[in-house]
Amino acid sequence: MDRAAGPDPQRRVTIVDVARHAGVSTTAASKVLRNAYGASPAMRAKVQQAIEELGYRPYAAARGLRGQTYTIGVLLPDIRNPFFPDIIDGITDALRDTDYHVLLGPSCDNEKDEAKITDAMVDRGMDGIVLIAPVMSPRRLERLAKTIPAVVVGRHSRSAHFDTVTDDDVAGAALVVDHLADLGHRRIAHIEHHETDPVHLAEMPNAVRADGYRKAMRARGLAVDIASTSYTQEGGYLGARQLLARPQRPTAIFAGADIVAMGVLTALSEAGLSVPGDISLAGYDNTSFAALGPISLTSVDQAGHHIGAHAARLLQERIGDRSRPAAQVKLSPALVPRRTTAPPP
Amino acid sequence: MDRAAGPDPQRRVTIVDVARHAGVSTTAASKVLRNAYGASPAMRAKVQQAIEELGYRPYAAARGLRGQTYTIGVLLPDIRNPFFPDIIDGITDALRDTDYHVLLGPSCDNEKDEAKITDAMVDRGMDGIVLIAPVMSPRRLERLAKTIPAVVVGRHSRSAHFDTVTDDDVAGAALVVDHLADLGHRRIAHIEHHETDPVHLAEMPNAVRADGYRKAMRARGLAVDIASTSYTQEGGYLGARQLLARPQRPTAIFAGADIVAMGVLTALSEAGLSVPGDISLAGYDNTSFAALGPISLTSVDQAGHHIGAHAARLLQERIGDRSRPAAQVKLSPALVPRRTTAPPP
DNA sequence: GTGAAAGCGCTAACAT
DNA sequence: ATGTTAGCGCTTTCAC
Repeated sequence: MDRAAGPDPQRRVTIVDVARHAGVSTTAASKVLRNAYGASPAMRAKVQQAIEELGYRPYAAARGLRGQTYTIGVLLPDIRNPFFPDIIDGITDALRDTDYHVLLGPSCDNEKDEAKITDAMVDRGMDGIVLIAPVMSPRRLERLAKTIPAVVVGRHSRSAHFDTVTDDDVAGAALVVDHLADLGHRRIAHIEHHETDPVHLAEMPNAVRADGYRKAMRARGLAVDIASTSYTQEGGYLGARQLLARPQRPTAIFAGADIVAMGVLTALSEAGLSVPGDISLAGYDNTSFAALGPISLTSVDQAGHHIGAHAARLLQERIGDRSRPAAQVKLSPALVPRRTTAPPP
Repeated sequence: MDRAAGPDPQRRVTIVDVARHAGVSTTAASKVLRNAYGASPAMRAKVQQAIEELGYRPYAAARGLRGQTYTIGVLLPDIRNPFFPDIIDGITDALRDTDYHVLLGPSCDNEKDEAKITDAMVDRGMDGIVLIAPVMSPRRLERLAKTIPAVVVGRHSRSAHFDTVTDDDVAGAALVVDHLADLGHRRIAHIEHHETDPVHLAEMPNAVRADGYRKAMRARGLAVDIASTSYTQEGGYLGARQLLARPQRPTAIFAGADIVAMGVLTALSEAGLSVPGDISLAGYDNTSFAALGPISLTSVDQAGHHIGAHAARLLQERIGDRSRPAAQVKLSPALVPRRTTAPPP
């Protein structure tokens, strides 16, 4: 490999160059770099100056072989879902004044891709990873967390080896059901992300949300009506079509995510139905699109930025002390009523 | 550092383990890993088997020190812009059956963050990077491309050291202007991403698009009317408010990106104006949100997936031969008329 | 407080 | 075709 082209036109500045330039040992330079114990202020200054003058940047790939790479990986299930950027912003903002850099894996909607990406992150010596709603088995999740400091976001699991940050999805679903029921709706349908895996049914946010919907409906004595598709625009479209074909049409639809609601809007518009005149619609996540004037979607705010910030903080702590007891942070959602929900016709 | 906790409970399997297990040298194992020349089929088989049995995965961080890391970095300006996922999908799909992995940098909307992220990618020994609409100076861009194989997407620059993939933004803007003018509009306004840097004015896709708008308007003998904000939802909102405050209101707005058009919709809705009854609206990028039923935004399709696929292919070629002559791929946009454009009132 | 030297996992010369 | 050996740039014992 030649990182520099040609014989030696612009060889990378190394820690050896810095040490020589500062007239100290490489050990000393290394210590200054890492703010490690055992370097006098005088030496610190000399080395800092050499770094400045030479424009030195440590080669993270090499650091990784012995120490840290100062890299945090973030695994996200779907880059198209406008909720995830909120979380990512929270993570990067929390890490802004640290030495860590954030790199994102590309979307992965299945267990195999997820495994590939997490493996790739481990193989690249990342110091820690944030897993947003991962679908891997608990066994694999546990094993991964033993290999690399990890924080799991969204998924309601619990382990001694990783921290979790979740939103109270049961409460969030209840907020929506109660809101719609209070408006007078009785036929409130839900569009969920289809799950069959028993672990997912217990742990994934979408499943817990659906469960919250069921509980809230029963508490009100209302009949449950669910369309099982996926948390995508397409899934919302298909789910709405299913619901509209029912002998008894719902008067309100609770979409499990804003992006699902977007697809629902397309289906309703195609069917010539007005919102909320003919049918009410609520989403979940309170993404920036929900606030759009012509959409103005009633939604549930999960405070993605906070979620991300918590995750970053926990991960830093875990990197600092891997045997630290695991923490579970649970945040409370809030309803944001907008113009897509109104009393039934 | 201890990648494994405790004394030695699950030390990572290394190439030495593989070699020993297969009864060959590490060189041999390395050759098999890289499909390099000089390994007999028999040895290949032995090593492959050892890899399987031991569950070996090469440690990319270590490979990077001598050879490649098999990592491609993607720099993107805004993770919220729904156009970029199309490009990213194109890149990952093109790289699916290779040994390369894709990692994305977090959003960066300014030169400083961009520098940090590209530096981080170089420092992590990435084999190549795809830069989506980077804002750095030509000097820096040139220097970066000499350091690491790079493909620039969207930006209309030209260099001997990097390849480019662009869309014909002048033609795209003309498509919109012609479409609106043919419908009978004469006061067609444009919302652009504000630029002052002369280099950006010449090279950035948004500026070229604005230029195309100007040219097309002049060719039709129409008066140019531009609101200068940014390519965000917020920018669209503010831009529309500016345009609505004009003594002579436009009858049509050409937003430089779909995400801008989303903000415009909010402003129009607030002003009690109907689309396209009172005012027509067109976007750019043909994102999935443009197709949404209640939005149904006329837009320009840039074929993001193709753009990404081209970029990935060019980058692979450049990684293979860094002194290969630079290529410029220019794709042609297509108008996708929908329900937000109609004859003026 | 400071530095010499070993070595992380891998690849690339250079033998053979 | 195969193996031996010397590093890549950094951190980390372990001396002093």
